[in-house]
Amino acid sequence: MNLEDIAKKAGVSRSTVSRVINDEPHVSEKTRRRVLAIIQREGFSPNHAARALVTQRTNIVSVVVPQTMNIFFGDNSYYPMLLQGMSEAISQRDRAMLLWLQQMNERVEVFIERVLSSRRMVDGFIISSVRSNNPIFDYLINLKTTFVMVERPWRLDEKVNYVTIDNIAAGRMAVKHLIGLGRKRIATITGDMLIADAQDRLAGYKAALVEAGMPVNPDLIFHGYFNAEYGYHGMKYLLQYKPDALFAAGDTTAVGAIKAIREAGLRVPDDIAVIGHDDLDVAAQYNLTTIYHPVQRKGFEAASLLIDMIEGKVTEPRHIILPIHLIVRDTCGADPLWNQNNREVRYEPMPNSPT
Amino acid sequence: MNLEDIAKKAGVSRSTVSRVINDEPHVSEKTRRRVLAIIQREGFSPNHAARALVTQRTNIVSVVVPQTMNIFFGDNSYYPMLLQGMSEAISQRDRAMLLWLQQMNERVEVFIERVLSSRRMVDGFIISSVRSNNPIFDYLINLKTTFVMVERPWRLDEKVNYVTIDNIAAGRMAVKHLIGLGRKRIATITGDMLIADAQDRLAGYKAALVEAGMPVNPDLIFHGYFNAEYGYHGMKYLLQYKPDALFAAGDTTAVGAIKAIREAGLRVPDDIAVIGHDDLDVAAQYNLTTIYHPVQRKGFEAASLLIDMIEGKVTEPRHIILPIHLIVRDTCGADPLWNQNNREVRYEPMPNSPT
DNA sequence: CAATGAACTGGGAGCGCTCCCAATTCTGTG
DNA sequence: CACAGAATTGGGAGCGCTCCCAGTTCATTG
Repeated sequence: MNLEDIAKKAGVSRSTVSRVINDEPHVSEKTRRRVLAIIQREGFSPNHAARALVTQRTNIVSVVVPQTMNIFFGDNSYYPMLLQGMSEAISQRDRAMLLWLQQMNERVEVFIERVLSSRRMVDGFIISSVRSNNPIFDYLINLKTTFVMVERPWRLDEKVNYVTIDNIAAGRMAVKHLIGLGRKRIATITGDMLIADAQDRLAGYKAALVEAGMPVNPDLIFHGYFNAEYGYHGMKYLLQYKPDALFAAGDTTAVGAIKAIREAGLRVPDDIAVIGHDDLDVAAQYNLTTIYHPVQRKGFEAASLLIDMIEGKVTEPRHIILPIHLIVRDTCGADPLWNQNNREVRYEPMPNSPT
Repeated sequence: MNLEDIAKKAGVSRSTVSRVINDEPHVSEKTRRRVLAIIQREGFSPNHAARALVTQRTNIVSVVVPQTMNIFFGDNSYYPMLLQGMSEAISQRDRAMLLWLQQMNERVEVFIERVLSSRRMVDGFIISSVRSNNPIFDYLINLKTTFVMVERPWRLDEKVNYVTIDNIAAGRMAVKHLIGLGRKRIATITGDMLIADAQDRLAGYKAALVEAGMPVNPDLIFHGYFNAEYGYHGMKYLLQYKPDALFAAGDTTAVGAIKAIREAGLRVPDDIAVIGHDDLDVAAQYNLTTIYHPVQRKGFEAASLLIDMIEGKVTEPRHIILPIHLIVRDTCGADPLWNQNNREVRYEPMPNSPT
């Protein structure tokens, strides 16, 4: 079943049917209705490949996740939320989403090969969670593909489009809050240091300490990953240095850390205050004080930006930094009324934050 | 850049380049190497649309999730695991995955329209979590599309291909275990009763009671959804009927229920034993006794089956039922050595289970 | 060294659309 | 009622592949 068949049945030409399908002008109302009725009756749907061949547009967008989605131990809702946000924008703009997940034990090069070989079937890429040792970035630039990064790119290339939050400000905000609550020995468990977000959050942690005239003690910094396991082991390690507070670079990390704290017979927040990051589902569940990270919106904005670029609505490189804020719950020891009283204290960009 | 360009550079014809790209015979080793080198050098990748147009194959598979991925309150790793499994099979078979997520507040009809309008760009569909009031099923059959369902279809149509577990056996296994531990008033909180899995697990619950000569008390059955919120409220409601055990149709449901039990000043498992279902990440975290549900493998098998059908390797309808088993942890009150001693007690199909 | 068959190579046709331009029909006006 | 100009309609060309068949080259043998 093709345009010609429909045309024959409607007693018009291929071209007219094409105009009707694409909602173009220059078709009389009468003809349009007749053709539409036949398309409906026959359940006709135009051949995507043929259309893509001539328009050089596929209306498909690739989403690349160079991690297995469940790589993180425990309840990590980050990727589902990100995907949901992207999916929302993509469906609003009437497109489809191709999803590429790195496989367990799949070498990065193999994964990239897989992803890039699909470049002729999509109009652009959204790339998330790129670790610094991942060469996909250079390939995409060399091939002159249209793409948007979620999280800031490793190499700060002004020409690259990305959507992120100000992770430096986030780390700073968390630690400033702990300092304000009188904590003196503030530790941190970082995320994967090959991911820019983790680097920036650590930078924010240090910045807050320096600003408050407090020492940056390497003993209190544990390089981990965004998961509960590393939170648990990281905290076990850190306990020897007697911290009275912890900034965990992820909520699941915080959950793991709290488990270690309790196992050591200490209380949260009395003995050790804890602040997480991201406000994943798990944060509300554990009543975790955390930095709100608009993950879903980040996905939405990234997809919207990519489609704007594809449609030529955006040509200049864009760097979108979404606002964050602190959510005070039970684990930092602050007055629970804090949230209400600090509605206006939200996002303050760092002077030297990426833009 | 197209085949013709490569051909010119290599001093051969379009056809020869095509043969090389598709790894076909009838090309001399010398020519093959030369062409390959040029393809490599130029970074050429064949036009997907043109190829799809002539072969009538896109090598893309649609995955349809008629739920928002994060619709469930809390930490539900079901969909990420399912996707990971599908993705594994799809990438092994050298294909791409188109993901369709229903949007918040998107009407089912609109979603279906969106999904079906993509049917000309994919070779087949994998459909998951279809609720009984979802008409997508009929549309797919009428359009004679190739598709596989994850979870058994609502209308038991022998011709439909699906991959699932034996949910009746699962419910029965859980409840039998509780009965064996001497529990007398076993309650259940069901999943979404518009989903076949939830229906079947309830049927299994009832079957186990009947087999043991115990009454099926409607007061002890709470119709919920697969999430912690309904687990919590469901349990609060059930407490008035003094149950001494609970079979929750999902792990998150169990987690919510446990919260309600503890808030009522009761202990798990001493006062109320709890068994969940699925063995999601959250189950291990909470040391939940549960029924192991091979979610990732289910995704893998579904995708493999679909691709087999597309390739014509499978023509007869297949109904794949994956094995389940009980995982004893802390919430049912059984001897923790149970797992070791019962290695062989695994999956026992119900005589009247769907096949 | 010519004949023969196998191995390799080339190019036309066609997949089902969109785009463009030419042809046709319709409308309103002198 | 003829005619200009606008609105509508039709059909050829071409997007970049694969498939098929015909033509060419090559090695082998009598």
